[in-house]
Amino acid sequence: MSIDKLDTRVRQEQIAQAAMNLINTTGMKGLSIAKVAKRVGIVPSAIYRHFESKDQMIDAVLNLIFDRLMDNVLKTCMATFDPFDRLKLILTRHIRLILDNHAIPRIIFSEEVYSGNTHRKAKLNRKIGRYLIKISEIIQQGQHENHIRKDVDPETISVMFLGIIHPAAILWHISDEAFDVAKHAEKAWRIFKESLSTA
Amino acid sequence: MSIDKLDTRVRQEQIAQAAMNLINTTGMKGLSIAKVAKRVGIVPSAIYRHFESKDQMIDAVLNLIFDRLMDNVLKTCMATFDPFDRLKLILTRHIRLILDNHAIPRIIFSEEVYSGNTHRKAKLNRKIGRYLIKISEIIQQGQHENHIRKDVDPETISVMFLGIIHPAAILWHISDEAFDVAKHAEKAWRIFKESLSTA
DNA sequence: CTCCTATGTGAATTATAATTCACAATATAA
DNA sequence: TTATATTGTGAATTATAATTCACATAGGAG
Repeated sequence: MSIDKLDTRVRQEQIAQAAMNLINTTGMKGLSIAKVAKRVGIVPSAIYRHFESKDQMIDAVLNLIFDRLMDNVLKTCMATFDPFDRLKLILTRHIRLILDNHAIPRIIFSEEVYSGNTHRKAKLNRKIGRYLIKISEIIQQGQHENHIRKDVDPETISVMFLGIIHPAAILWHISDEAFDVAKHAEKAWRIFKESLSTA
Repeated sequence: MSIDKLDTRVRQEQIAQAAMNLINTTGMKGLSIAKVAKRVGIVPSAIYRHFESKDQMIDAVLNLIFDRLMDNVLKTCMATFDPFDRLKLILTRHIRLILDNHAIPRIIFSEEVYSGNTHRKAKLNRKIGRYLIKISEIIQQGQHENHIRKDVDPETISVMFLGIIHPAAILWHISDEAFDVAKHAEKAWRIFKESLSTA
């Protein structure tokens, strides 16, 4: 069997994807260079041809995740225009994304990702901030168009929106997938929407 | 200086407390037997006189946390009786507890605590479940007394209640304490309460 | 007071993983 | 076709922390 030599761009993607999959199944704790390498089909030391360190590999995983999250938001905003439709669709898509990738909320919100790494923490903060701003904008738009009450703070709502998804994802994971995220999201959404609607 | 020899009960508490404080400042990643020992004023190997392993030490920290959380809930239920007053007070107390102990949400909800430890994961699941049930009960009582709408599912609400606290705590931490948790809780609470109140 | 047990000490020992390095094989540009 | 840079390999090397162990000492039971 001949040794495959692939472009570093390709490998970087393969590695980031493999790392994410590994985190999905074994968690951050189970993430080792050796296992990632095995999944990609190369030898551990070869990882270092494509990433300077394990840390930079993790950065790549974070980028992967945020790209998808933002993609969900942007695509949704292309597809629908009513603010409630948008939020609902984002919610649904996020749930699906998370069900396929257990790890996402745990990676993003788990301190092991950034503890002792000021730079990454700041980066993560910026990315989450950007995400929340997007959600806020949708809400502001809704207020502008008189679909959403004007006496609520868009930023607060955007964090509460996160509060529909994240705790549910955590419970789902910790309960060994017994907690029904989709059903919860459905019920919570109803209440959430109603509480924002203009009388 | 003479060597202090303390009862293992006392040491276990000291160690659990020291571990928790350490996690507050340096995160799970920074939690080492050596550092804990130093804080307690003993030598690393001495830890093993009081805990079989690092894992069991972490278990003790978890117990510490849940004891306090439950304590908040129970004390609140002793002090107030109106369901909204109860929830509001629990919210306030949790926020205060979390501000004093950054680590709490990150410990409870961080996979590093339970990944690869089925037993602890199950235990954590039970404890969180018990907590949510308590919150649910308060809501059911409110429904019974006609303060809270009856067309909402108490379990859903209890998870949404978590959704007020947890994302805020995470944002506070990741933003290097720039995010104003207390203010968010205040605003979110207003919306939350209103959405549950009987018309 | 004296023994005995519980606790503490410091120096190994282990375990796990990241990282480095010298060497090999492949692709590609000329 | 053939240099040359890039990518891959496998065997060290390092780093970090948990854990063990033989020995020391305080403090209560008798």
